[in-house]
Amino acid sequence: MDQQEATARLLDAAEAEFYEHGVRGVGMDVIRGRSGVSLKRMYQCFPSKDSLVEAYLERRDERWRRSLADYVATHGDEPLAVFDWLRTWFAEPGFRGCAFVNSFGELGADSPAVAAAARRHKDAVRDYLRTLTGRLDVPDPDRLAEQLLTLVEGAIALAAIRADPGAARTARAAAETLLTTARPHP
Amino acid sequence: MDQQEATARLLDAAEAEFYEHGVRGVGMDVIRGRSGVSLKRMYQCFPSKDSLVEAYLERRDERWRRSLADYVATHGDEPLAVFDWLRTWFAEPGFRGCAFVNSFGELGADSPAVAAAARRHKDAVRDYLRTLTGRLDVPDPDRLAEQLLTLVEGAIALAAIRADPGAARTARAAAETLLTTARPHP
DNA sequence: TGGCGCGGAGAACGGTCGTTCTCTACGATA
DNA sequence: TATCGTAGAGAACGACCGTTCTCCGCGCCA
Repeated sequence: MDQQEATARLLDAAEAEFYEHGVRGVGMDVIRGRSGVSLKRMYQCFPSKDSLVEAYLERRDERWRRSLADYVATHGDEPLAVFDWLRTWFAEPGFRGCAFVNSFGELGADSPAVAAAARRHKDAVRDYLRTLTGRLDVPDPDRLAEQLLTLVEGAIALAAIRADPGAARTARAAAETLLTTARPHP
Repeated sequence: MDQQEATARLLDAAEAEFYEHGVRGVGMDVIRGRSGVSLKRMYQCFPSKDSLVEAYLERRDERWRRSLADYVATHGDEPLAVFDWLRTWFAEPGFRGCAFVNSFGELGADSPAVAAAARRHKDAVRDYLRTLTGRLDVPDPDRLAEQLLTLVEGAIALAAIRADPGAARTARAAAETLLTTARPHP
């Protein structure tokens, strides 16, 4: 196993464990065991738990947004598809809400790096939604993107706590209202 | 100091510390120090950290919802006042998002009690919003309450991560659209 | 073949956690 | 006043944490 594969296995293990049990709820030993990477190698790839956490969040951000964008691109490339993708995500086994919201709640006050990662992620999602609303015939796509982002965040939190993917449907219906209302009335 | 005051001081300390640093980020010793209650007495009031966490969440739920309801009752008793209250909350120093979302993210997978507390809280908020939408002339107050709840949750998460109370304004504007659209058009 | 460097297994270290135990001082009662 | 129950201060305990160190065995070059 070379350095590159070790890094990948560590990140896979870290993502699974941190997302399920929270960062402070998982010891480095668990990640070592799940990844099959030796302790020495693990600390060669990531010199501290903090650095592993940051790498976990960064990779998760990229993958999450790519998954969303890929789905939306193949489903009409319009804002409502975002909420259809959300529903499929909510229905996945092990869904536990937004990794960034969870990490921020757990560590945000004590870890500026985690707080910054969460903020970057949300800004990136907002920017993505902005590209979608920008293609619409609406007078204020920025404002609409922010409103859609609010619905997305709310749906994620509620779906997690209630273990109910139906939150996506509620948010989608609200988004539909916002979208039709945003279009200039003739 | 009698048992009752000790309990209150412990809950005050627990709420401040757990909310700021997360449950796992705060040791019992910190709560003992902040509350000024002796270790023995602390374990008389709460036989374990878990029981203290549950009591913390329960008291926070009651106070949070009472604070919201009181504000709304004195500001027209209509749904949009909810978002005005949110803005004042977001602007408070030390605001760190929803205590229940944070606790759920940190412990939900490992603590059924915390998961249940979070669910009860969200359901209670939904029920409260339902009383507000029930007084409106709308065909589906349940649906509207769920949509407003989604906006509330989204606003809380975004305001926390971005440290920006303006999330309340965005959510309020979206709520306004949903409210006017929900009214039957003549 | 013989030395050598590298990687893996896991012991070890210092620290912290939740919880319990010990010891001491005090205040009420007979 | 002598005794007893109680409460406080904090030591102690066992477990676990993140991280480092030790040791051993295996593959490579002379």
